[in-house]
Amino acid sequence: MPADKLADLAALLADRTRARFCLTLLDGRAWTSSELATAAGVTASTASEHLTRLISAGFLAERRQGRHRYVQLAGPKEADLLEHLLAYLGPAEPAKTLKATTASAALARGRTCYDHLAGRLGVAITDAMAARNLLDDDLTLTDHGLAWLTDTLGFTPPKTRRPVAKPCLDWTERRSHLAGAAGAHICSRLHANGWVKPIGTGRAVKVTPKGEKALRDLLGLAPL
Amino acid sequence: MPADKLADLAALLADRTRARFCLTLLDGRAWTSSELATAAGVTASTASEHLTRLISAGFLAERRQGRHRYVQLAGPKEADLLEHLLAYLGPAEPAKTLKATTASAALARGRTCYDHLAGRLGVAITDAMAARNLLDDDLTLTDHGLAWLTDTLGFTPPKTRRPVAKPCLDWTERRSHLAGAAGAHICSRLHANGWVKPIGTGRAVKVTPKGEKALRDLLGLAPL
DNA sequence: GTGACGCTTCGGCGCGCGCCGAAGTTTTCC
DNA sequence: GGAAAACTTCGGCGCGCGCCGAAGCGTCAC
Repeated sequence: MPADKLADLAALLADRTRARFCLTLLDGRAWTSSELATAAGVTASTASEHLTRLISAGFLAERRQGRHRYVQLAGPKEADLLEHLLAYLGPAEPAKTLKATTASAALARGRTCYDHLAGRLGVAITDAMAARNLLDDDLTLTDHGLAWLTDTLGFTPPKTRRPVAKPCLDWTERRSHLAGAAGAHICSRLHANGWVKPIGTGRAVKVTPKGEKALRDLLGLAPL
Repeated sequence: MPADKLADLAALLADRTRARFCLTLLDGRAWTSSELATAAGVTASTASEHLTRLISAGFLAERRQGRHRYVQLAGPKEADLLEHLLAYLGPAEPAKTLKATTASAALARGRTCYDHLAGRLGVAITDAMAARNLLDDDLTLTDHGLAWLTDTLGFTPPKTRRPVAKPCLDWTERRSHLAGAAGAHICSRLHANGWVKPIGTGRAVKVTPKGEKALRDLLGLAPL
């Protein structure tokens, strides 16, 4: 019965603490059990039980290292699903404090989504690539685009089953942006080149002056 | 806190009975409370409580008519979300009985998804339209496509906020197909013209001989 | 070794959910 | 009017979940 599987899946996320864990992990990084516990405001024992449940359901992946239990989303599929659920909920309600306002504005401007770029920045890059015929109709990479990525950013397609390029829905922009191996590569290269930098400790990123120039040169992208 | 909203949303679907309700309603029709109760194998009182919960959360819409309480998905957004969750779960495990096998094969061949066509049929129509430049990159209707739809199928874009054309993810084909007002219109016209017919009582549909000819004439579509 | 640290396991508490049957309300049918 | 049908409300049952604190276990630092 598919309904039962659906209910089981939903039940995984139907708890405030587990939901917080998953949203926290949307930044694509691996967190330790205790970090997640403090972030969600529960004790270590509670967190441990939740993590075990999420992991044995295959939604999270763990990597034990010494006395630490590192945990992250099992893969892009899971990140995708979470983004879709957030997209259904719609843009977050207007923030009440000044601090929260600037924080959410920063998030909307640019952020990482699991392992690729999202927000206005992610959408702008995707649009610019599509305008230059680097991306196809359905956000697959064109031959031209593959060559471009290889030349400019040293991209080599992975041998794994992971799609090279695929759309991911943006919950602030309500638009598709580039995910998949290519999206992840772009994100990591832009970080490595110092073209984008994380703002604070969250998922928000900003484009550096150097990055603005590079993006203009490469893609004709105007500063956001 | 967005995590709390996420948890609340997930909790809506985190029950076998409510999940069955929602999947049943994916056919886009309105069902009465008691129909859903028998379909899910619970008593009327239980069904009533679940429906109240789903409705007050805004996930379902109700229309009271005499002594009946008709209920349906609140809108395309909800259908979309359900399809995404099903897509995450992946293709249903191989059926064990012959009857179930033919039933699921029929579903994969063609079915309604909320109010438009899905399965191989839905994807094939979408692809054929894209190949003829009736649809754009991101599955929006081209000017050419709008004219074509108006001429051949008597389509007029709605005045509502509903998108004329948008992609919907197919959980059997893992491909996008045409949803939105245009997708809904195509589905209803194909039914009205007798080009497709429901198989049994579920969401599966088949193309009639008349429909095969018409689809070949209109879109160059070979029989599936 | 000794202690601190990170995590897990266990027992226990309390709440809330899902279910039912019975009784009540509203509508329809005759 | 009376009876039947569709649905709702209520009381009650039982289970399971989420939480914690305490105890236990492996790992790291000194």
